Amino acid sequence: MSEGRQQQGRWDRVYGVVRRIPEGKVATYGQVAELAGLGRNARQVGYALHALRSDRGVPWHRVVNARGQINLGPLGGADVTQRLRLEREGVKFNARGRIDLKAFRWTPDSRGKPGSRTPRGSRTPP
DNA sequence: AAGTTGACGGATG
DNA sequence: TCATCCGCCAACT
Repeated sequence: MSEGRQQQGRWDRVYGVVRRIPEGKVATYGQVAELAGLGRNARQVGYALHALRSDRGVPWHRVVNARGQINLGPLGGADVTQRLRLEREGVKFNARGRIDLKAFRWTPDSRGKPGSRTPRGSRTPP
């Protein structure tokens, strides 16, 4: 398998990563972008999810911004749907509507261990 | 074909 | 904590 590019768009890769997010966990756009191989282009991730327009089996509701907050506009009530789904999966929201990423941030490394998370500021060395 | 946009991240003020 | 600016890159018009 050499060429893995689907003409559907590179976003399909994003969907694949989002699909890996387990229940009760959330991932940030930047995280998904990195896992999808988009680098730090988190914008494309958000745009990709928006392009979904429907679930398509992709738990887009498990993707939140780096602040652990939902960014969707109140229109359409998509943001409410997202929060409802997350709460249903066990994700707790702060009084301000924020998620404690410290406890709910998903790590593909199966690091579901509280207290141990990747320290921020450490970029990928060349 | 070219320009604009955008479910963002991160740094700075 | 919040507000504002810049940057990245593909999709969209």
